[in-house]
Amino acid sequence: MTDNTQQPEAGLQRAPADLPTQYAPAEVEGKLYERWVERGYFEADATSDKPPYTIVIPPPNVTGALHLGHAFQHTLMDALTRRKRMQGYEALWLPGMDHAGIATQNKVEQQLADEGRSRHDLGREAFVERVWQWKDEFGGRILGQMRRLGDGVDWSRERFTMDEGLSRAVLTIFKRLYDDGLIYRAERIINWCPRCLTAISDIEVEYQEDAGELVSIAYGEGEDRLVVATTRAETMLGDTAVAVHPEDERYRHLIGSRIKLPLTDRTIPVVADEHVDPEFGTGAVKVTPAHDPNDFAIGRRHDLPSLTVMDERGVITVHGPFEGLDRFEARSAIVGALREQGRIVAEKRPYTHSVGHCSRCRTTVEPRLSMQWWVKVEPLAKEAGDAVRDGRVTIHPADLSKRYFDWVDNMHDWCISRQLWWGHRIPVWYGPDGEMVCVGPDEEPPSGEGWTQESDVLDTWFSSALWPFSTLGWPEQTPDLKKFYSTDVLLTGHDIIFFWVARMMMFGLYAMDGRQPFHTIALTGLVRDEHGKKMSKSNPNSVDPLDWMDAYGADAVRFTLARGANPGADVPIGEDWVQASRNFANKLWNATRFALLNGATVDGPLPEAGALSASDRWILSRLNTVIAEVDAAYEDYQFAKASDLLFHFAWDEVFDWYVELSKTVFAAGGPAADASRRVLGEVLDRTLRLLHPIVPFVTEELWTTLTGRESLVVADWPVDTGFRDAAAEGELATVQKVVTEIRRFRADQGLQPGQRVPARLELDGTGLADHEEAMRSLLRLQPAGDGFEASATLPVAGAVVALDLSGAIDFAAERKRLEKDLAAAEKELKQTTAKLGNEGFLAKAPEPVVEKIRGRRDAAEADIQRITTQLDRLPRA
RNA sequence: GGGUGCAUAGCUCAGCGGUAGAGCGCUUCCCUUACAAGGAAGAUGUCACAGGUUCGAUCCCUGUUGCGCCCACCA
Repeated sequence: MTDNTQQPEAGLQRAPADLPTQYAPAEVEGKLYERWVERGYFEADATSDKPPYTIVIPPPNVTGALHLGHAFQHTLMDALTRRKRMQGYEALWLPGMDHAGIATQNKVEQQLADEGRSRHDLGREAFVERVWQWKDEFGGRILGQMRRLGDGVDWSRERFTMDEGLSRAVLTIFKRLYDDGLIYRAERIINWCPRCLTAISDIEVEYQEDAGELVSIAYGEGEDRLVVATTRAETMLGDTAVAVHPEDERYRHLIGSRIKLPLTDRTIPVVADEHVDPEFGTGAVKVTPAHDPNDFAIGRRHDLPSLTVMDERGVITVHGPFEGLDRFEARSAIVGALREQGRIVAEKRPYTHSVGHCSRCRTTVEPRLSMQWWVKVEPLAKEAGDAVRDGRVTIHPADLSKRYFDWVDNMHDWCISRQLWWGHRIPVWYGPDGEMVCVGPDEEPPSGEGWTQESDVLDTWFSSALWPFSTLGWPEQTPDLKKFYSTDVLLTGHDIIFFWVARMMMFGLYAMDGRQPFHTIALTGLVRDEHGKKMSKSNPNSVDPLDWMDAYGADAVRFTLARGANPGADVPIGEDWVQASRNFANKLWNATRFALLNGATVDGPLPEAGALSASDRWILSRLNTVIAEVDAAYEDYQFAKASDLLFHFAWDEVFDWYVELSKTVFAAGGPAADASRRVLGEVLDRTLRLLHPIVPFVTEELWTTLTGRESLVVADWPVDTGFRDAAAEGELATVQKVVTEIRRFRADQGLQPGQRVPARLELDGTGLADHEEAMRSLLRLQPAGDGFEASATLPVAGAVVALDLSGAIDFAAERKRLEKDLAAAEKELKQTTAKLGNEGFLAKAPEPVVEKIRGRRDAAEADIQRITTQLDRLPRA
């Protein structure tokens, strides 16, 4: 539905007097959102003839609450879809949530722990059941908060990564990848979280500089003695070699020999490996293939055994004095024991180095040799890179594409198995004789004795990677999939390019036969506090957007976020800024109130240009310019620019000038007033439409009241009619200049703003005659009566304003100010004249620039003339 | 270690080869019949530093300094 078919509804329009002088968001937001949903405005129609416009929401964790980062991205996605809907697209913004494997399992395990139980007490099936219960009871709090924010999502299409359809998509693609040889099982060093008790992928590891201790330990005896350095002494129990660089003269004689490993009864070989940097430390490296990825690689090259010395909780399992100690306890115990033996050759020294932590629980990650499932990414990543390289997918802002390429071009295989219970269980069955069968979605698992299913589940991001098409019904060829895939924009933070964006690209291109999951990747920055500090859940500076929405309204939060949304850049936000946005909403409110009180009209055609005053033509000309500029900003994802343009157009031009000028016109009445009423209605109507995608609530409330129509959500987006009137724009600029100049004079003279002053305006030849009444009103100038005696005469922009100030003013101050202005004007004249005398400039500068400089020179000349006249007329003190 | 970005008004940030901008904050005056969540007027910047290119540089190039971010298997 568009507003062409929208008729004023009886009873919807309120009497203007009903509008209070302040906007109360709480009273309208909830009501309006309910109405939008009830009327189905956000429900997309797969059978419509309109062109589709699709955005799938980055699914928030089912455990999550709305934080400012969500609020930010949701505001932008909402603005995009709302605008496209108004432009006549079949706009779909598809919502949903992610099952968030580790996070959710942790929540429920915590719950069980409070009851003194563990998941093992329940068993797998009951535990998973319990997680579903948890989801029903506590999950999805964020969905309500999204309504609060005004997210225009299609709730009828809400999805969950663990729901039936999406699970089927997961099984389908797993099977296909498996059959194509792109999923395999292998034993490797992985990142293990000893608290979550699962493998995690490389990007789920967050590195931070930790203070550690680098100890140097003497291995071997006598001639064979050799010193290695380590920060993880406990891993020496699993050493199966010492490696040195093959060219290193210091150790050449030892290569191939075996040396005694302290604290054990084992001897280990000395091997030569190019990987060792002879410059670093002692040039000799202990090799623990089971507990370090580098060492694992060295072990491979030299056929070394791997000795696992810890269990999954990081507890030492090697028989002997250290057995049963936690890895950190074992570290100090072992260093102590070595010291007693005199094997610590360099005392411990502080050493900060980069240590990996589990992104979910901050526990120090333990590299661990283990059997896991992997996606072979090479062919998939190649496609994902090419799709951007060949322009099928565009990244905004473009400079972030380098980061994308760096990743996809150097991607390691993806570890997709997790030792959890909550998630998509890997559909592979093991037979009694070591057989391995991958079971597709429509297949029965093998029956018979001894067949068991793989117990691991898939990484949460595996199902997230399918989101742009699994949510539309894939693998079925549904009408939704046909209509809405590929999606148009993926808008998300640049921090999950690797986690999510690249993987959606890989799986989307693979599953949809080369059709990209989205045309555009719009990357946003992160929300920060008012001083640019990162906001995160763990930081005390973190703000709950709900609090701000309660205090200032959802629109205020949205507008603030949109105004901060420079492409790819981080967004600082502080409460002051939300207040400023709230003030803007209130300003809109009162401007509309003014329009209603003065009978602004929105129906019927605009009067012909000939029937319009200069200010009418000026504001319409500006309106159309702004429409074009806002469109351009949107097309380039420049939300800050679009918001800022509208903010300043509405406030600085429409409200501060057009509305003020119109007061005089309305007071005079007649056809001119009727025309202005229509223009004011038009400008307000269009401005509210333009603002609606960003601040949907207040604009809806005002627009429906102003127009009596059903809803702005389904109204038409304004189109630039092409109307421009440079002459009117120039004329109004002059009016503003004169008014501002005289106001300045008044202020300088200490006149009260409301004080009426007798004045005579000489406007002959200025073209401003039509504006005399308006200027008098804006300047509080009374007509010059009998006995008028001009004590100040100010020529401004060709006009002359003579004021009778009864001699009660400080002309010395005015003289001083004018002399300052004169000096500035003379300097300007000198500069511009010099420039215009410069042959190089005249020869090389483009004509418009030269023209501009000439204009400046002429203006300076005129200013000098004016100021001189003004000075001459100024009475001597 | 490798990339990459930033340094502009008190704060947070736009701008980007041709007279320095916004919001907030600040100063003064004003409850002027839409709005004090408001109005009017005003102050505030060697656009980090040093060179270079150009008729002209906050903007382009080089270097320096200081921050930030991303990636990386430095024992």
